[in-house]
Amino acid sequence: MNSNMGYMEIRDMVLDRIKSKQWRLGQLLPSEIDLAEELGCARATVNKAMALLADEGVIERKRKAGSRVCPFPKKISKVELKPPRQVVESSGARYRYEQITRTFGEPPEWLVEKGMMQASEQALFIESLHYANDKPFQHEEIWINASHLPHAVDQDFSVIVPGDWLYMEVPFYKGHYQLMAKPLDETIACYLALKAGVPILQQVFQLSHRNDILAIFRITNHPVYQFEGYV
Amino acid sequence: MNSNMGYMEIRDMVLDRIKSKQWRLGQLLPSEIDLAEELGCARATVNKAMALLADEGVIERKRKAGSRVCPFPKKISKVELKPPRQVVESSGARYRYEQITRTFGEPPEWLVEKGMMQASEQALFIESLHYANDKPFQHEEIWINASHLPHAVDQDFSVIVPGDWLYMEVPFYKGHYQLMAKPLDETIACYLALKAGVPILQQVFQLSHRNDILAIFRITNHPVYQFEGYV
DNA sequence: TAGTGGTCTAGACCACTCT
DNA sequence: GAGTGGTCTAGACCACTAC
Repeated sequence: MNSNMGYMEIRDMVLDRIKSKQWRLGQLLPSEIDLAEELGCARATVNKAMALLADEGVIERKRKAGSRVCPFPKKISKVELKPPRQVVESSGARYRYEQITRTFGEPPEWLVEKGMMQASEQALFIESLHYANDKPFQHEEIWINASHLPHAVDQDFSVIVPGDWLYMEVPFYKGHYQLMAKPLDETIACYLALKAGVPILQQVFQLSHRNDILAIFRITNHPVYQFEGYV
Repeated sequence: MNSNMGYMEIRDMVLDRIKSKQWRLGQLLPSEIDLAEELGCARATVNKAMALLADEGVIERKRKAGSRVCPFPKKISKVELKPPRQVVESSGARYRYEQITRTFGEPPEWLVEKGMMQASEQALFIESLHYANDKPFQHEEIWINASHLPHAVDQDFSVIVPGDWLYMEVPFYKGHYQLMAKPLDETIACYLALKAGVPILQQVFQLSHRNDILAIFRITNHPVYQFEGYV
């Protein structure tokens, strides 16, 4: 029909048809070839629209089986994870970083128990604080696996932010993170100028390359910081 | 050179060059045409690889200006937001839903203060529990703006899960969410069989269509539930 | 084995924006 | 104005998998 359909318009049209229940949840959709013919455009354009919808979690696609509307509500949400410097500076505040502790030796028990490090391996441990306008904003603990990143030991992390160094050293690692609510630890409470026991948001990041876990971050956020995302 | 490069190999090659510091953070990259010529493939293939890298937050692209490596560490993370039924069932447990409260009237103060609803509007309020193997797993409060979704009042939310109904009614809404750590409210503590005051993870979702906020979810998670994501 | 999506090509035109 | 990325086309071949 209309030969001026871009892939975004095709995407929106598919969404409209699902919304209007012309295509129902779980239903099989026409093939790309049929859609391209119906809409009077190239299959590549339809393919781009459908690939986008699959990426957004709206449809599921399988070769030979075809595309179908996701049978149950599902949303793929994107979160932009910025390093603390950018979080602070984009809020207009002044950023400062300070190393608190630096040790080298055996990994703590909880890391070994969780299988993130072997007891026989050595960890470089860095504890630090990130400030916004000289107010503590984030407390960070990092265990770097020295077996996988021996260079780390030579770095001066009182100057370089460990996260930045890791990004330079192993950019575009694979990562996994967990978010938890926890009562604030007493020693960290001192650093963040908060009362021990108050609920705080804690993140545990796990940086991997292939099957090796290179480093573990444990980040304790000041309550002013909230995690946000869009769907 | 090698005419057998797929877009994924091109992406990996770009990552390798950045990692090996052949291309540095913030540096301008060759144009798609130059890369295509160097690699002996079509520009469309290079374009697909570069578009993916931009989506992943590795490079930034501007027409005429070209592509450059992101000047600071940045990660786009994806989180799959599943409705409670799927979370419970995919863990192998049996799912059950129960409505606790249903009221209709003025929105609560905090919603008005945050600008999520007008004091003059009417809200359908549904409070409910999601169970995993008959253990309370998630407490949910929903305020549905009756001005925008008048049909909601006719629904029997003791049978239909509000989230599912909203997805059917307004699929593929735009949403915004916040994650917070909070001390557990006394009344919700009873429902979740927990002690009041323990830190819990609370999500506030905001479902929008164009500029209208259709509904607000406040979800209080049992501590067994942790938010996870991948980078 | 046949049909579907996944990818690639060579070429084209357009939209944006830097200079 | 010129150079970049963004998109579209018409066609081709391949990979997967339901049948």
